[in-house]
Amino acid sequence: MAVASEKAAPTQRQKSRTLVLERFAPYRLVALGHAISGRLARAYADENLTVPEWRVLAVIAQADRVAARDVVRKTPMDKMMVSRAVASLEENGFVRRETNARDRRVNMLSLSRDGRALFDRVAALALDYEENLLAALSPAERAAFDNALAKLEQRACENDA
Amino acid sequence: MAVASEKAAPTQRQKSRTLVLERFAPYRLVALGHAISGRLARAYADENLTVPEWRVLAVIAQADRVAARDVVRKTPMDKMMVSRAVASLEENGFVRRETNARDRRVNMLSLSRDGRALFDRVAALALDYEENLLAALSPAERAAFDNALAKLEQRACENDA
DNA sequence: CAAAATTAGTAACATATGTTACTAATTGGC
DNA sequence: GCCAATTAGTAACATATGTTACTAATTTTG
Repeated sequence: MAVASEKAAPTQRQKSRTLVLERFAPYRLVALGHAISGRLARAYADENLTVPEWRVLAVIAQADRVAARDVVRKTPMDKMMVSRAVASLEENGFVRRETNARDRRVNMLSLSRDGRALFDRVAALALDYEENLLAALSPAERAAFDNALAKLEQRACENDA
Repeated sequence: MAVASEKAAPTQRQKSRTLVLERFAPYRLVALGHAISGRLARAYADENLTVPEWRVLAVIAQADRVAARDVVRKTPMDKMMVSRAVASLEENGFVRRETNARDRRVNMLSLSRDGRALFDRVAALALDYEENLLAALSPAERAAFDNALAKLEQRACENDA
């Protein structure tokens, strides 16, 4: 098996079958996500928005009118989380909820005027942050990153089965 | 400012200054991280390991002997989280903890024989998973991804200030 | 078309994570 | 050397998230 000495290859070659956190892709992704998420959260902390609330707001904003269960499908949140976020958003007057006439189990969601304004405000901050972050990459790097991300997203879904 | 009409460019050109979750990099990163993390968690759920415990285990494994506070520095966990994870790992006989003689505030951590065995088992699964995930990328894509990740990590740290 | 199975949503509980405030140990200023 | 400031770690509390089990509405199936 030629395991030999730990530092066999001079330039730290070898597809090291040794787990080192800083080189372990899943860990790096999660850690980066965590850092970014925390930073972004500050952007909407001033608005008293939690992460799930912000996500729900964003999904409604881009769909205009959407069933709560579809928010669940489109995001990495379970239905309880969505339920809570919607309840809070409604309570604060940002979201309107009406039961669908065809199927009275489902809640149809839409933004109030305030909700739309809130979304616009936070979205502006979020886009600024994204821009600032991605400024670390050249256009080519950015494209490559985007491409890789897309493939990994797909892969991650696939073996969800 | 030439904001013009929302759909000015025909082919959906424009660095669309509209926030759409699926195209919003921070969101994509977090969502992907979440999916991956969940999947990996299954790998060590059989071993009754939580995520923080697994991270602590991994850090100790690669350092051999390390102060608890350094685990905090090297991971996206706060000291309370580390404290709890260590307590649990110790209780289960995977980690040994001794107070440093020089500075009796700090806890020095190391793996027991069982802890090392546990790490080896889980690390093997984790590496398998990583391999499977990254198989979605060609070597070139993988390198590009790695590069982008590194730059983003740095960027995310920087504007932490 | 009635009983069984499924679905959307929520309440009530269990667990996990974040926050604040404390103790003990050490370091730095003077 | 001694007192203020800092640091490592934890306990106790607050909040957030996950889980289970329920209700009501709908769909399926025989």
